[in-house]
Amino acid sequence: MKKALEFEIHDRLPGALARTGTITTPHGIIQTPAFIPVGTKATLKALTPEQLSETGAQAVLANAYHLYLRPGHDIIDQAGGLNEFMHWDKPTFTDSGGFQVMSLGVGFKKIIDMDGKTDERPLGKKEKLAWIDNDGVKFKSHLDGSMHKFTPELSMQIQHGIGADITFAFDELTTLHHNYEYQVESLHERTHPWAVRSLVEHQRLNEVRTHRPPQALFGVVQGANYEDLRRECSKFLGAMDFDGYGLGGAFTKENIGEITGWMCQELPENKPRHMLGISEPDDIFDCIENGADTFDCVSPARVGRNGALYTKFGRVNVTRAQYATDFTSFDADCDCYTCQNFTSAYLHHLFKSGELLSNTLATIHNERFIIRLVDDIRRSISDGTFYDFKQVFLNNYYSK
RNA sequence: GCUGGAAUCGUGUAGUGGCAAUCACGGGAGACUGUAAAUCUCCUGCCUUUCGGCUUCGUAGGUUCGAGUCCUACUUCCAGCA
Repeated sequence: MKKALEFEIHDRLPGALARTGTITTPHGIIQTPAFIPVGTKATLKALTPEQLSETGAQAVLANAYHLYLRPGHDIIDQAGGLNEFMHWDKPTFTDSGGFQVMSLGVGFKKIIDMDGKTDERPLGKKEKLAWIDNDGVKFKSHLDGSMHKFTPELSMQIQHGIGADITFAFDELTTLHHNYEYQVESLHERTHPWAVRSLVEHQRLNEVRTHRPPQALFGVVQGANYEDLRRECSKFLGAMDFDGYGLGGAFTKENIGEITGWMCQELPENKPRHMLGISEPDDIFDCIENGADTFDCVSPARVGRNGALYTKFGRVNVTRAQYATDFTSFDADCDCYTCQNFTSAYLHHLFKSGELLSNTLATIHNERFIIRLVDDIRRSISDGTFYDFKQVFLNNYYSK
């Protein structure tokens, strides 16, 4: 059978786990390290595929849970698959719906705990919508309240119906607020067995669905911030026939790089590793240095829609009153469409007026900013300037 | 000119005799990491670091233990009629 994915390593960072490489999929290649924007519902909110492509995006990641509920994976299948459906000709990923086990169930605010405090504030959600057992997860649809059950098998069937190049095993994303005993139970009774079941079903579907290009499956490593669990999970999944690995779950921000290292030391070197849901610049540097190849995150798009734009001196809210009469480019150094053609005062006005273009322009800038950052990191690994670049960038970014 | 109605925070409003300031908008600030998010949180009369203190319901009087609320006059605005 034709390979679903090939991964080639080019350059390495001496004394660290960072590497550059190329992921080859049926819909094209991804130069790694790379940032993959998230288009949950088969669209990156506020952007056309052409606009997204102009930001330098090499791929896009959609979500099985959302597309299962609406429009339904069968409809995307009928449409010819995700690429055809959303008019995107580059590589695609789908998340398994595992994130929703957490976000609809526990719903704690912080997947990454900034300071280790046990802040158990729910995310403004009144009602628990997901219940876990060892077979799968029952969901109450956030759209209409109807009950659904996700299993590893169904998640793979959905992801094959959607037809992304790279899919993820169905996992349980625990939070840092779960205790060690729960983390062990989650790993042994759910994430590990679910990985096995996901892989079996995935391989079956790849053989049955010969009319479509073969899809790749990444196992997802969990274990929160426990070294023994991270290493154990990495070894367990690393021994299996996955095409790559998702680095998932909860991290303590201060040692996210160290945790990434625990996993990447155990995972097979010749397979790509995707860091799930991370895009803060310091986290990206730490994770790449410790072996992560690709990233996805909603943050650039979401914070952009909410008026926060990235600059090399940190994230700032363009809704601030000071920008009302700032007739300069928001970031003169930025090569994005927004910064090349509009002033801060105009962006400020669009947000204050609630104009839809605010979302588009802010999203373009933020996606471009993070994509360019990771592209620059990739070049810095190749030409040996990684540590200099990291120091200069982070000193500026966190100087305020 | 006559008749009726109205006047409360920057704006529109709630408050019909018992500690004025509800809600919305506007304004200010912040948050956002595998998207229940074009969302959410806080502040928004004055003074005070805090605790707390003080001021205000168009103007001037009156009734009342007590008035944004009832009465009188005035001012302004709105509607209708001339």
